[in-house]
Amino acid sequence: MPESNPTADLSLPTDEASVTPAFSPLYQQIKSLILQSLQAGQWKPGDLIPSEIELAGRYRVSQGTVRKAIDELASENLVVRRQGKGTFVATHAEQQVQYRFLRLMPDRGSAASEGPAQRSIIDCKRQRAPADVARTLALRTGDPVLQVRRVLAFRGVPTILEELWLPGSAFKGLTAERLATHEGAMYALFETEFGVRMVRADEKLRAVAADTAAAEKLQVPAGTPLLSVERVAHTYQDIPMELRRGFYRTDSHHYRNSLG
Amino acid sequence: MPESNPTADLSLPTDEASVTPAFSPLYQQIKSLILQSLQAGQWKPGDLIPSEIELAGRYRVSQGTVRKAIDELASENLVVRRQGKGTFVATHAEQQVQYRFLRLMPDRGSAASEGPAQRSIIDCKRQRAPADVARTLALRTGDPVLQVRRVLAFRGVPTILEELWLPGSAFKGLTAERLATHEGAMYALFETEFGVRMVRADEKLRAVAADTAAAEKLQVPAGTPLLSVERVAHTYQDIPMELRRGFYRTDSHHYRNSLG
DNA sequence: CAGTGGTCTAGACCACACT
DNA sequence: GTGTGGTCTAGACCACTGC
Repeated sequence: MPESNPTADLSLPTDEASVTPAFSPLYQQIKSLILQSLQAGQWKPGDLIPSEIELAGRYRVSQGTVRKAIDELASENLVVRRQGKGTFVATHAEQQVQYRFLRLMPDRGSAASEGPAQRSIIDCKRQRAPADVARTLALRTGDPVLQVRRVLAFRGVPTILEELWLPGSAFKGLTAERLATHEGAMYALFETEFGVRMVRADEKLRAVAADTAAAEKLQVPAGTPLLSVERVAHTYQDIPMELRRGFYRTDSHHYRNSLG
Repeated sequence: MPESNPTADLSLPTDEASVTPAFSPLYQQIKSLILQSLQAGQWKPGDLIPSEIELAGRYRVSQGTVRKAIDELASENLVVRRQGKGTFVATHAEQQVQYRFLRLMPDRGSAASEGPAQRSIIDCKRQRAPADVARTLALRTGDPVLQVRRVLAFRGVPTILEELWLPGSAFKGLTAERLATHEGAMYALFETEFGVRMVRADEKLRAVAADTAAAEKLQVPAGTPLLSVERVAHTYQDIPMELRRGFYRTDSHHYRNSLG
């Protein structure tokens, strides 16, 4: 929009009494528009989105402005650029990002060399949300939620015991059967079957002692130190969609983190 | 270099037999040049670096190319942009990034509300590097290293016990005295006194049981689960300059991580 | 006011993928 | 070749800082 006011906000009119000017650069507005299309499911994970030139024409801005908007989306891992091909909606269903949110690595060798995890579902139940779960998932206590418990093993050694809580409304029809028959990562299933794409997650880590139940599932003595990982995963708009509480054995694995 | 070949590499001539074309875009070359000035200490932490226009003239490229180079440096936290003022070399000596690499948070309240940590040095000795330390610091076994051990307490509760290993050559004259008298974060001291700026760090986390020595220092029963954090911090060029092994109490704190 | 980084545009050419 | 993203340029104007 070269002729019109380039700082015009495409969103709601600014409240005069507001202390924040609510100004946002054009490329941020374009980014929001693209984000809305992603949220609305207009372009699904794995899809090719329109080219930069196409979007520039559609939004009546220059290609450079669209580029900057897409640059940010790419840096947030929401889209993936491929030179010569186009820009694609990011997905968990790709081999190289199979366990994008799992930071546990074998002490020796790579995650790849270890091969895929053996998954076994303990149970998958519909429940009413306890107060703490409801709070972190932005639900009300007693709302329907899905609880999944499972164990992941590497090279036959049970290593991760985890419990997932999902909002019942978004995951109707999710059963232990479907989880068991599905090949590949859970987040890929959420995408293809329920249209829920996890975009960002926050984790809280602690060291705890294994209680008897956990010790049995992980085949370690009770009291063994375990890494407790509480994860809240969010979809677009930072809406919390999963609470995951895990216990990791760290006798032959470690949690890897990189600080920039 | 608009008139010359814009893809010409400013670095060494390409080996004809090389399989990698060793092509790098102009802005990457500019980025390398700026990086070299940072490494050489030509611009020190906190310094204002030359303006984009100045650098563009110096390197004979457009401002946009310099901008893209600086954009990357800024996204890697090597440099900080301030509109209207200029671009500054990033530093650990700022209040808001006092503990940039410390991810331990109190369960309730914020790190700020808890106030500064109480630091107490256990000892600070010159040693010969054990094999494992030498390996991670890219030294030879037996090379001189500095070993520092200390405890950090929050609100009077000892919470972190850690042991640091530093290459002796880069930290001549570092004593328990200087550590004790220095206000503020250790990495700030490294910058101002030794010209060593930590840029990136990798951590490996595990849950372990407190041994008697650790238990005593942290005032917990032996066998208490502790979060073991092994950190390797790097300067420019990804040169490893510090090995830090910590044990964190996680009874009223947790390690926070964000997965994008 | 001048100088800085921040945004936006328009057009050129390059590298890559597919047909 | 055509179309895509990737790089580079040149110039305009905006927003912020400090004189």
